[in-house]
Amino acid sequence: MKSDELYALLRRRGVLWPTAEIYGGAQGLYDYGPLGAALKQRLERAWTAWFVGLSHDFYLIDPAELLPEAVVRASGHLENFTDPEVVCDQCRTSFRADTVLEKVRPEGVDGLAPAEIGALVRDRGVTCPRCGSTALSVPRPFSLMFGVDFGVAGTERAYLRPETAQNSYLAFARMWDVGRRALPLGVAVIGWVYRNEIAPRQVLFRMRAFTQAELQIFFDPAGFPVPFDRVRDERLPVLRAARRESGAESPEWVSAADLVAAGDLPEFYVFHLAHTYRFYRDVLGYPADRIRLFEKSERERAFYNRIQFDVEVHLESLSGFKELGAVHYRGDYDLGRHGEGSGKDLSVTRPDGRKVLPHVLELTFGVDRNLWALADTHLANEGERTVWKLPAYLAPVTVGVFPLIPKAHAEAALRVADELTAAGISVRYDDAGTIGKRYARMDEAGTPFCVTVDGETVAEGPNHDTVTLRDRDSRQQSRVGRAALVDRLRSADALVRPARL
RNA sequence: GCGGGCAUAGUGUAGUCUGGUUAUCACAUAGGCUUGCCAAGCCUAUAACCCGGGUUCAAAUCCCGGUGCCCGCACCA
Repeated sequence: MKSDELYALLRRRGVLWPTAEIYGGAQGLYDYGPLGAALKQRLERAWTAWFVGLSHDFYLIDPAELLPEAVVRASGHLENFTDPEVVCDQCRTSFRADTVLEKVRPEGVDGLAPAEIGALVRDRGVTCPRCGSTALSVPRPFSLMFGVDFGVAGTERAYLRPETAQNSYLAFARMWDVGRRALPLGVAVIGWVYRNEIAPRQVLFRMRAFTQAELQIFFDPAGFPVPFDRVRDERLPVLRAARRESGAESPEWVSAADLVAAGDLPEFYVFHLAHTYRFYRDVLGYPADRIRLFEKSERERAFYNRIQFDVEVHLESLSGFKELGAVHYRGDYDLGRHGEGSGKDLSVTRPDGRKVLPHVLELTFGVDRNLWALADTHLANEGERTVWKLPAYLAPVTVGVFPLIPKAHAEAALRVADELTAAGISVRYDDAGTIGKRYARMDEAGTPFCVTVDGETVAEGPNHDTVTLRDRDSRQQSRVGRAALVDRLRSADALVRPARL
């Protein structure tokens, strides 16, 4: 489906829509409706089970979204996550450096250091575009972070977090004790992050407010033991940086064992890469031939990342492979920076007496992007029918309950709906229109099962208290006793969980 | 941020060039009749010219500004 068509369907069904839509929307901001909110919650639940569930020493925390300025200074965001900005001291208006300089330097300021831009502003007699003054400041970085006044005096600054990872690093010292001094130690955060993107695009793919799920695993650089046998023979669709240089775009299938044998990727990294790949293929159900593990070259990745593979999935709506998550080996950069910034030594003492600054393996997951990708890859037009073939444990609604003839069966059907709801199952009752339309609505919303109450349910006889249970993908119906429904639906709702490390 | 394109009911659209009736049609939605296990039929109803300004006797239509979306470039720590 094309992007426009998919977005229209998602809006119509109440999955998501632009924030402040009645005011014309706000660039890069979207709200989730009932189906979207439920799907997002269940996606997060599946992610948590798969990644945080990997070890008894992995924990999910829920930290604040505002970070004090000192944090983003230490992390490097204040300095690097920026565009250059020039302020006029006369009229206090700020401008982008390339705007002020466009007369003397029409080619723009990309690649120039702030000091070089400052020299241009000073030496070429550049004036303020608004008031004509020459009292222009040296260029300061314009933050792509949202800064806010903090405290009543208004003199302190805080920032909406641009990534959740920083919260995990900040929590490390506390979690070291809470987690009873175990390494590897995992600290996961799921939550909103905020970036003042220059050009939000492609709906859920570049937003100004979005949700990340990130697991930071702190480990002893002297050794990160993993049960490598579990993934040894898993063949992974990798696109290595070296191969890409010779023009390759499609992945080659390489076993985890062979990846390690190549020499430059440690076992612990490949293990987690394989575990991540299995999540996309087996839990989220992306077709294996649409997934690729895209290695970023030294030039492409952030300087502190020692190894980086992006998980990409080919999306028809955006006509290409799109990054949905990544596995970063960040070394000791983060704890080192926050150790310096805070003045607290974040190194820890191991049982054998060694003092080590833990390294970080970061597993990131773009919740919104995956929600879109699940719509792109699992939503199919089959003739007249549109079916969202979500795995049952991700579907926003697990079961639709209908009376075959509303006038005759509504009471009994409502009773079934209430029973299932009370059992903790996500239920949607519908008695509007023909039975075919009700099935169709549920198909489009991804609901895996429909229960219909009919004459046999309410009449005395062999089928008393039985209902029809209809399967979304096959459209097959079977007669099921009312009492057995809860178990049937609960088992479909069960999550795929990994073996512990 | 730059360049190009687009904007009419919930969705898809006709009308815009060449200003002039009550803004077209389909689907969807709601109610009714009928039917009773896969989007059937009939009747009825709700529902739109992105926002602001200008030109004109008259603007969905022409002009200006804004906003949003799409495509490329740049950006994506």
